[in-house]
Amino acid sequence: MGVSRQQAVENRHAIVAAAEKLFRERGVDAVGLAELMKAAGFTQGGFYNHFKSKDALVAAVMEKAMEEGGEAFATQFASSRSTDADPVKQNIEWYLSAEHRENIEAGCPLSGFVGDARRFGDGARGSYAEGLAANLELFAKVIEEREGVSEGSRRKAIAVFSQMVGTLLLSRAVADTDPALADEILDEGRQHLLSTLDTQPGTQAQSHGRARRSKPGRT
Amino acid sequence: MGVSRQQAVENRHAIVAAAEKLFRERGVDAVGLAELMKAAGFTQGGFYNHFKSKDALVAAVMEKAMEEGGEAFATQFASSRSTDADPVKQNIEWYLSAEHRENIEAGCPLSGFVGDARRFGDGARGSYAEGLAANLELFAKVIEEREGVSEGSRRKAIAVFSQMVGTLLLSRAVADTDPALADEILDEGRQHLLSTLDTQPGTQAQSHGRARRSKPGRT
DNA sequence: TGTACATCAGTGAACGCGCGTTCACTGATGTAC
DNA sequence: TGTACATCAGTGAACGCGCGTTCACTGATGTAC
Repeated sequence: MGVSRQQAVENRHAIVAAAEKLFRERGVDAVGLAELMKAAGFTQGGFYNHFKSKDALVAAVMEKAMEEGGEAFATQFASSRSTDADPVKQNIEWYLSAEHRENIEAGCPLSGFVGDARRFGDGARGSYAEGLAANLELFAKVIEEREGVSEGSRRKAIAVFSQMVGTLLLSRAVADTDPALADEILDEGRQHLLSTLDTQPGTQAQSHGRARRSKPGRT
Repeated sequence: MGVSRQQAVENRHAIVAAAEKLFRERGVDAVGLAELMKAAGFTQGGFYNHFKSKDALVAAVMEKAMEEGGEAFATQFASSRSTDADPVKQNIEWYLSAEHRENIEAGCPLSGFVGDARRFGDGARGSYAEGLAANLELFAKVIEEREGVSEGSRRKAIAVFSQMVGTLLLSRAVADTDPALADEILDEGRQHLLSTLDTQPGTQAQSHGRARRSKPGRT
């Protein structure tokens, strides 16, 4: 109906945003394009002005989700640096909180799509893998700064993040059916992870922020 | 076309088995009943002689998967007891092996369906939650026997199993797209988990089987 | 043990429906002069 | 700056297709006598 170039770009974003929300809640296969376009405020015919197929939309959704997820992650670490808090612990507390468990729509996409990623098309699968690789790199760097050693930081990043993902997913999977078990998994998982961080190998100088005041050199 | 009662029961099992395989590979929504019945060796019309709806089939699949998963788990622990091996370590080695990652069809259903469980109907969701609860109880008991203390065994079971699930899922999610990363996640996760078992709190007597020769008392 | 009949798993066509995708059309936006 | 025209995002109906489900029918199995 005659729409400015800028408006068209915004509309495309609205479609991707609506799709991300619906895909995360109900799965890609369970969401039809008509419903999706209606949720974004349009009629279904307009879809193909923006994407050449549903699969292309899925790829766009994953790209956006991974980009924003990475930004949110980086922002959180940057802010905890200025507040003198332990960035890793802070991240775990948020990741394994009831809020994050409930907030599937906007939560960590690496958890949200981990079960579906295998079945996506090439584009979306690629975005997922890149997002995971980037996340592990960033996480390893933060751990390295926290502990003052590079030795084993990547392995620790992999182990800690895997446990965060597993805990969140198991808790989510039973949240509706067995809320007590879901809470137990989330709480025990979080506590175990936090206490492990204090008692684990590495330089292990009970670092808690202090050591990070002056920026450590990159390796 | 005229089939004995026993044959009918076997046919029902064939349908459930075919469904489990297809559902795990491609997701419930992506598998149609016609395809499914054909895979089981029948025509689509016969489906409703066995199940009142697709949802009822999903529930039956989950019930079977959880039952068999639990049995396999228990069997593995029982056999490792007689071979004097560390049952927990043995379990981790299998769980985080390339074979298990590739074998989605018959692998651990708690990992295989963790992303979909939320979206299943009541019956299937219930089976999943019960299966998870039973698994954590069994796992905690094995850890308790292994370490000779009940203190913290459940928390450890939750933490270790969560990490196993998270590691397997992340590795699977990128196995096709970034095999090197997938292997790294699997290998580092496994090594970290195994070494953590040696250096963690608890009675911590470098147990390795020996201590478990005489059955410890139950609390 | 043999015969007559009811049962019910399996067949395959058909149902309505919503899916992803295509299409002709509209009309404000953006461009050329 | 004003006019004429091309562009293209959005509309809504339509396409073929496969979905979950229903149905009338078949015929060996299982039961009653």
